[in-house]
Amino acid sequence: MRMSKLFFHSLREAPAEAELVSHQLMLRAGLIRQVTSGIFEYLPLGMRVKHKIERLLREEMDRVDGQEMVMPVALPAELWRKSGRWYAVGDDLMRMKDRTGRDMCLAMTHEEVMADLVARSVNSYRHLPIVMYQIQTKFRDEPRPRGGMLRVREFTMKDAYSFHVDQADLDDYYPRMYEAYFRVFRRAGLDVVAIESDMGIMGGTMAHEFMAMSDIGEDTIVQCRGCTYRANRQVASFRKDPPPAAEPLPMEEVHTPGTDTIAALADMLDTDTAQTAKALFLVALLSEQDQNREQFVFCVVRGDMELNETKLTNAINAVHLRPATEAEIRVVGAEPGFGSPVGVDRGQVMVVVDDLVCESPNLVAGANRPDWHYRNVNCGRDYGADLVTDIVNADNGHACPVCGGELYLQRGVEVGNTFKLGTKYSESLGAYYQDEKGDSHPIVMASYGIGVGRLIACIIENFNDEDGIQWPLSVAPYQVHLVCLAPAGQTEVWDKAEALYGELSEAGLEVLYDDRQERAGVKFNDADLVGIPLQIAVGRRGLAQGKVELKLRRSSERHMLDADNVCGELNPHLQAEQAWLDDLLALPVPD
RNA sequence: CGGGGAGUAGCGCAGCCCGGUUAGCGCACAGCGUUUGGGACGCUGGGGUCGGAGGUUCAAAUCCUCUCUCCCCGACCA
Repeated sequence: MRMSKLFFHSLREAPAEAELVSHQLMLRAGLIRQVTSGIFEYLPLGMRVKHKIERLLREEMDRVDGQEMVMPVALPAELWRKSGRWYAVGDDLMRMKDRTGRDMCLAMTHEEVMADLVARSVNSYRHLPIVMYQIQTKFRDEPRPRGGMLRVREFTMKDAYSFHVDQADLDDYYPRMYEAYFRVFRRAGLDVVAIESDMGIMGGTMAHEFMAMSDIGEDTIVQCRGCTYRANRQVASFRKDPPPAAEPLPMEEVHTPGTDTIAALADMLDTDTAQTAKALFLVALLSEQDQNREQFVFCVVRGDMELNETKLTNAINAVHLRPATEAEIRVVGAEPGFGSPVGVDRGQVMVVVDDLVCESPNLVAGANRPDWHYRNVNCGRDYGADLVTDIVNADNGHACPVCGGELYLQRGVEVGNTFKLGTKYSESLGAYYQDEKGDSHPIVMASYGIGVGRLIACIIENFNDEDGIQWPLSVAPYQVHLVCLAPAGQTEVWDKAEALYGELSEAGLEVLYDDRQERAGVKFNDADLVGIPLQIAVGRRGLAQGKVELKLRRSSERHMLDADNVCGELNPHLQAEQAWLDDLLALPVPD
């Protein structure tokens, strides 16, 4: 490609709205442009990168028996009503009506349509298993898009779906897809970790998230220093070490003016926050099975712990949680800031207590009247619970649930996920098959997603320096950036550059040829910004020695190549660029 | 939805507090000339509903009201 013809306008300064390096570089290098919040255009260079990633995805999906197809973006509400997600999903689902007034939506994922397709076409065990995938546009009306391509509303996703006769067959297949995911990310230059995760609104029995570890990530990953345990903080458990058992002491009231925080309370009573119980008031929207009613939830966690809303949501089978208002809190007989499970109206509230609280004797808890607390409150004796379970966050320094080692927190970007869905969608959309005996069973289903734009952003976050992007060869928009340094009059240099452009292209290389009438500095800077791995500079100075200059973008190494054998001498460097990706790919796939 | 910040030329910004000719600067863009291996220089030029709508005033980018958009933190996140 000749740069003189390329739709390309580099920016010397990044637009003010871009904070993340990846976002700034994508804009400055002319890969993308934002149209409105969370909605982007891919410009020609960005499109090349996108195609490279899509090619990787196709190759790896095909390797695990995936068959490519494509589903529509605009879908009838009917399918989403059948699965229940028309109601379960909130405003993230972009809803609209067609001209006849029929409810429609833009697909945010395709479990329903896929299950519907299979329901209509597959009816025998002989047809299973099936794996299908697509690389297609998703729309999710995010409340807050952020970080450039990190969280957007419209995006390209590779989503794959597999269908099996039973759980065992899925369990058998799943590791193949899991490995394919590692291969995709590693071939793109990214090392990732796979972690246990929450199922969220997908439903199902088990899920993994593939995380690119990075401080810009929106997810928190809990990892063990001693073993391989890792999980999303939303679901991470930890070993809770209860304090020594003690004889329950008589409960007594204590005057604690102004102590409406745990820290102030522990301070005044000269005790540890671990000796206190914290009350939290939430209102849960319960699931459809529970008639979508609102339920006041009274949570008790130890003062040194944080409530984990995902765990709580799952524990009580809620659709949504919100903080209770002061008025709601008073109605059930509690006092904001001095709330206590002792004496609340059990008829109106659901009391959920973290299991550690029940094993911690003689805690300080609120007295449900301003400026007063109780000492020596004991779960079971002084108040009852509707549910006792783990509802708190794992934190730095907690003990690993597997080996007891020290846990630590790190941020990560979710670049992919896999869900064992079970039969939720098969049953609701009628995807059943007949076995050898003629008995009917719901098809066991799984889905697997990778966000293309987010992956590109992660790659750039990982591979950049102060001058620009440093693409891994596998996903670079072009392999070679040929730069002609000559001013207009130097025909012998131009002739050589033109000849080289032909030769390199002829040799099957993807060449971006800077034939613009620009000064050398501009071309060098644009080349560094765009970040193609191999830069070849053709100029009078080198040609006088019969040489052209090769610069490796990642290492900044320079080599003089024989101008008459550029292809030959370039080859080892190309192979070296590929080699480190191969090394990454060769690493064992973690469990 | 809560908190914070910002909208002035394609990009980066100044001007606003304290209202007053044709709204400025750098980069980018066009023409001419000189330059030509790490973001050149000179001259000339084009490009603006000052986010929008109301209002105050002799006069509004500037003051007031409403509103839209974008960014950041939080909530949310299939």
